[in-house]
Amino acid sequence: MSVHQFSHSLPMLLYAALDAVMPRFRRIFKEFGLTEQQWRILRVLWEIEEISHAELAAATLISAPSLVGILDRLHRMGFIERRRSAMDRRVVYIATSQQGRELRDQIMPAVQQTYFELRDSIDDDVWRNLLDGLEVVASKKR
Amino acid sequence: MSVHQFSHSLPMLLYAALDAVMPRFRRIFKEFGLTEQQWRILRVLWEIEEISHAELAAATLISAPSLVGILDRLHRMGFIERRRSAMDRRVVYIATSQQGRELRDQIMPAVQQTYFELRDSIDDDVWRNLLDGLEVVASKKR
DNA sequence: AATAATTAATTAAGATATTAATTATATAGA
DNA sequence: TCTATATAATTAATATCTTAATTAATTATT
Repeated sequence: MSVHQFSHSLPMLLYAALDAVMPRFRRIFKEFGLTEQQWRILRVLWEIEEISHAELAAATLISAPSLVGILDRLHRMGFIERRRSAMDRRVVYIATSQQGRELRDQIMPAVQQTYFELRDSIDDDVWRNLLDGLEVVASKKR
Repeated sequence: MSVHQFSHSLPMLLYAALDAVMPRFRRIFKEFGLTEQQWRILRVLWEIEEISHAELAAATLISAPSLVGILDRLHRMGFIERRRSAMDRRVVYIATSQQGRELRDQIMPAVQQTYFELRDSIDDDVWRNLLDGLEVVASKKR
């Protein structure tokens, strides 16, 4: 059993990996006036027509309480629309606006290119094993 | 080239992995009145005698600006000591206090047990490949 | 020595995270 | 129907993150 340093623990390595890769993406988000969390939400809305807070929280890994404020700001910016469900009046559905869809065409190419460059800089086997391992860990959620 | 969903992108899988494992640790930290970041700092101070803000930021992956407030609170709680360097008066050294060292003996067993349980629930090869991959990604920092 | 860069820590401003509590609505069961 | 329970979103309080700017001290240059 390997006795390792704190810096080589799973949590710290996860943070270190994020710390290494996210700044290059945040630079792009910032060019378009978005925060990382705002982008995560739009990224999901571009794939799914309409989605409740609870589903959006699960898809973005942003907690429901955090979601409220972020959605407020996205709404003020004109990127999303809100609609209360008629079936269940506790539920609020979120969807992207026309302006939000236009933003997608502007920002996606830069993000995809940066992602590809990152992917390309890592050995295929390493990449596949890494993602497989992350899925295993993610599945330990309880 | 695998075209995958947003939820299977490297960043989201990193967040998902943290989301899966950190709550069980935070529950322990909370029992002892600590936040995750406060724990990270103490965890480092228990290994290193005395350390500057800059070094502590690097070791904990907590930005220097964030560090200031967290150290304020840890100091108010009596867990750390601060000392300004005589060699270079811009530098502030941080060290754990007696009370901080006593906390270590209380909290470490529970944290280590939880870590071992997690480690033990994952296949050896998967674990090794995952950590190797994370190191590769972390090394991409620029 | 005097001035110009650098560096370490800190402050500032706005956004987000975490946990607990609250509000409004819906549903199950007596 | 009435009540107890459960659920979805929201609010509240405190802590932290991110980026930029500032302050104080050091180092490099002329």
